[in-house]
Amino acid sequence: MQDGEVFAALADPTRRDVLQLLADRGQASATTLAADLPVSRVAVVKHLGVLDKAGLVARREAGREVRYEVRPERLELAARRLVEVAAAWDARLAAIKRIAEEER
Amino acid sequence: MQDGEVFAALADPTRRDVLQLLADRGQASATTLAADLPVSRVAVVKHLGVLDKAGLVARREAGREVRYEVRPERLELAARRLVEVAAAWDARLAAIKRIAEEER
DNA sequence: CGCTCGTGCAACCCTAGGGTTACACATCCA
DNA sequence: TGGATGTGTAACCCTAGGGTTGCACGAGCG
Repeated sequence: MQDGEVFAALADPTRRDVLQLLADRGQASATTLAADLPVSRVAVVKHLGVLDKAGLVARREAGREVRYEVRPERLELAARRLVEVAAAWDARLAAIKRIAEEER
Repeated sequence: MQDGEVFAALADPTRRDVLQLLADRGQASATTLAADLPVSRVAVVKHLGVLDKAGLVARREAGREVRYEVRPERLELAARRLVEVAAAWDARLAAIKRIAEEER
C-alpha cells in the first residue's frame, strides 16, 4: 500500500472511470460496473484489484456477489503527501535561491 | 497538461527518482542527472520529457546544455484536486448513508 | 432438483513505454 | 581549428499490463 501504487492506480483512465462510477453509486459489484463501462467484466475485476491493493477501494463479499466501495481517506492521504513533497521542494528551492542571492 | 498526465508521470519510480534528484540539486541537465542514476542519459531525457509535458518540470536552454528545474506549483495543484475529489466522494457517501438511515 | 446468475481463473493477444546502443550535429574552449 | 562535451534522434529489444474469450464452479431461487 505504497504511495507509488496510488499514483499508478490513478494513472489509468479506465481505472479513474471505475473509481468515479463507484463513487457515484456508493457501492457496486464488478459485473454491474462493467455494464456501464466500455470494457468487459474481467477487465473491471482487474482494475478493482489494483485499486484494492492501492487502498483506494474496499472489497466486501455479500453472499454470492462481491461489493466494492470507495475509500476517500486513502486519496486524501496521498494528496497530503503530495503537498508535503511540494512544500519540501519549495523550501529547498527557496534555500538555493537565497544562497544565490548571497553570492551575488 | 491534464491531471492524468501528472499521475502517470508520478507513477514511474525512475521518474520519481529523477524528480527527487532534481529537487535536491535545484537544477541540472539530463547528462549530470544520468551520472547519478542507474539508467542511461537517453532514458533520463525521455523521463524529463514526460515530466515536462505534465508540467512538473521546466526546461531551460543555456548555451549548449539544457537545464531542468522542478516546479512545485503543479504538484500542489494536483494535490489540491485530489483533496477536492476525495471531499466530493465523502459528501456523496455521506448522502447515501443518510438516505439509508432515513429508509430504516 | 435444475436453472440462472455472479465470480474466479487460465490462456491468450497486442500495444505502450521504459530501456538500450550507435551515430550525427552543435557548441565551447585550448 | 580541432577535439571534448552535451544534445538530439533513430532503430531496436523486451516486458508490463490492459484487453479479450472461454470455461468451471458455487450460491441462490423457482
